[in-house]
Amino acid sequence: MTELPIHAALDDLIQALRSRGRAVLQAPPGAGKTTVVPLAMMQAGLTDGRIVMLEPRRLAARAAAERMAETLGEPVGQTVGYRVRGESKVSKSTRIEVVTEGILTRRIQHDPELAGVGAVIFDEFHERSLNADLGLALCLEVAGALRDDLMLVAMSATLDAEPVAALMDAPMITSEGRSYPVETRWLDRPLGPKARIPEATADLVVQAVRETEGGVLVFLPGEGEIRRVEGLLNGRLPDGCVVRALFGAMDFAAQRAAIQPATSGRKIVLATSIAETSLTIQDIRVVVDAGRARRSRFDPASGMSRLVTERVTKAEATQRAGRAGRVAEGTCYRLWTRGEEGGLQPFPPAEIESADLSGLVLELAQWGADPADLPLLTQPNAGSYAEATALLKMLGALDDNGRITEHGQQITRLPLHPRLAHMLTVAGRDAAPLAALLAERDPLRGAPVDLSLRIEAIRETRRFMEERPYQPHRPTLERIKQEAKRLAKDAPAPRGLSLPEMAALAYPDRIGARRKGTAPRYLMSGGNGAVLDETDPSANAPFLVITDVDGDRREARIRQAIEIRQSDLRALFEDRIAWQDICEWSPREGRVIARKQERLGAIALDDRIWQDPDPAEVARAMLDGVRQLPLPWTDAARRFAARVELARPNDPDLPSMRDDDLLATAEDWLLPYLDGIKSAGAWKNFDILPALRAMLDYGQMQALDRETPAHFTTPLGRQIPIDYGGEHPSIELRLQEMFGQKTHPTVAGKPLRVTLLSPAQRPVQTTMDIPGFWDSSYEDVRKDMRGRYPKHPWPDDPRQADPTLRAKPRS
DNA sequence: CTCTCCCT
Repeated sequence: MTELPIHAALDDLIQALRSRGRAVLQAPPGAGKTTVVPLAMMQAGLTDGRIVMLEPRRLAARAAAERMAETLGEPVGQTVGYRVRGESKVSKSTRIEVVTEGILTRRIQHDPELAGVGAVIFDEFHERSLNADLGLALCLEVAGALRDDLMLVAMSATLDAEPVAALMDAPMITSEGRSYPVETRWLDRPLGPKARIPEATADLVVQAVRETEGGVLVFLPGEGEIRRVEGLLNGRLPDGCVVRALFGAMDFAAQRAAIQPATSGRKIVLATSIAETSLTIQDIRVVVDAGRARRSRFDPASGMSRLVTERVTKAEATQRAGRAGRVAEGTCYRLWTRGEEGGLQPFPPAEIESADLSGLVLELAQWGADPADLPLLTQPNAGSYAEATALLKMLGALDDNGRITEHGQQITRLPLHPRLAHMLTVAGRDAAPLAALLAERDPLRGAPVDLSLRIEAIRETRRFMEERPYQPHRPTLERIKQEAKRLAKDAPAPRGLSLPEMAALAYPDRIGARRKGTAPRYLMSGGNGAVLDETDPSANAPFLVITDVDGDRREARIRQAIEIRQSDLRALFEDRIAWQDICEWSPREGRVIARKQERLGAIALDDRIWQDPDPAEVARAMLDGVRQLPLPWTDAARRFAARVELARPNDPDLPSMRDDDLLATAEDWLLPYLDGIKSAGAWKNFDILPALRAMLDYGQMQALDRETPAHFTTPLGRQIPIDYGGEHPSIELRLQEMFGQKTHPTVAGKPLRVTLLSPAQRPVQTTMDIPGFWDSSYEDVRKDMRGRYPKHPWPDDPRQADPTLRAKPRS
């Protein structure tokens, strides 16, 4: 044990804790900090209280306790113990207690003084889990207000521990790691935009196997990609190579088999990010990194999380590469170029920035603090925070002022998402299997969506497997059963609710009402859309409680649901169902629809035509339609708008007549004129000119007539219309009618576009500068015209000639 | 082109 590199840093750490009571220890994986630090703190006699260490995973908590106990030559549960959900090995003599992160939160909420605890160590803090962020913030508050003797240590593997040290006002101590050098090999040129990750990864694996020796670990984003690469590698690897998959959904035994050293041959493990931190694989010398990571991201707009596949971050790529250097020097192949390396993000987002925050918001409400006042390393995502608050109010866990209710207090005591804890609290013990099911991954992936099939598989597994054509995922099913038993123990007496009623308690915002039409498309009470596979047996249900959907933004696919009767909805949500007058623009029908609807959130339970809607409301709804339709320009209206636009630079008070400005201000000028207009058809025939004219007052109108007159008076006194439809206002007239004209005609201070015509009314020249025309091209025009129209006058000096429309008098 | 990891 003395050979571990962490020992060199221990003196500094103990010294810092003795003088400051806090420290940040930065040590790479393999330095041995997890087992060495708590024992060293105990042996230094820093505190009489217990030393509590947080681990992000149950397996890691158990393993750390076991290794420390072994060092002391004791069984676990004496000096060193652990406590994870549903399992604990601690006794009166326990001095070091390893716990998972959620346990600490519960303990602080229950006993804010942390009586008997002398120190808290946050292991793997760089992972930035929601519970670790929250736990550290709460501990810092406790240490600041109630317990100035409470020691705090954050241990982090990455090189970016400074922000934590600053937050904790603690010295930073750095330790060397104990790993071998890893050589990185990049691609020569970037993957094309059309390149497929599995194909490209398989090629790289083949190359890596050819160029190196030893076990190979391949990082891929998910199970699907792992299966595809597995298929692509078939037959392309030398004899003796053994390919194994490794991902979270596999059962424990299969995971262990993948991790074990191969008894013969060369091992190639295709893994998700599970192999990045959670599981260490023996005898890996080579890493192939496909460069992608799949993460869950909470979308506040839909209130749901969805999975996204993104480029890995620098921190993840470093961590992955490090897995090749645990036993000897290794090699890391990256599916990107050296040049692309700079474009990678440094760290993945912390959970507090990207995850569902319902649990966190409830914990903060129980703590009685606003997140802005807490010493958090990162503030929670504002949109997710608001969405979580709204959900908790809907569940009755928070009151209107955002304070925790008695019901909310009960919810925090259950080890479940607030939705499920609410359901279990209200429905009682009967809901335990459903709560366990909804908390786990689906044991019947690919089967019809009906939830009752899954409950049947849980309750009567043997009969289900004999009689039903679906194969449940056994390890998941067993976990669910065990968890259901545990949840049932502390749950209140059952209230006799049906399965759909219980599910609806947890998902009041995901009651789906089938839309009209043949496709099984649903509108959910929360306002989002969801769609069911057409062949699913539930596809005709008028109402569904939708408990699981994929994350598609526009229309999510339903993965789990259960049909619910309308009468059940009415009984369950009596206080949230109400009649509403609906007067709105229907983009689908292209008209204003006026109805009276009995609504539960966004969905209608009953729907009737509203016979005599208020005209003002109709006009307002029509306005929403107008914003989605083109403006019905007539020639006259367009001419008028063009004149106003022309005059506007000289008179800033004139309203803008550009389409987008008109639409933006439609409420002011158009609304009073919309009486009786209810459809796209009526709007198309609507004359907007009177409404446009009414935007100008009397004075402005007079100025407009003066500045941008409807007609131009020719030198011969004729009135010809000015065309305001083009880019410039323009007129057309016979060239000879402009003889004698020494200046160019203007409106609103701008030159008219003048098209000069031949005696046969053909365009001869277009000009915005008559004097310039006389000086330059008139000479050529004159020669041409004289040949064609010899009977007409074509004087040498047009400036001095008289305007005329006649031919030359006969001589 | 059907779901990463984890926790009270």
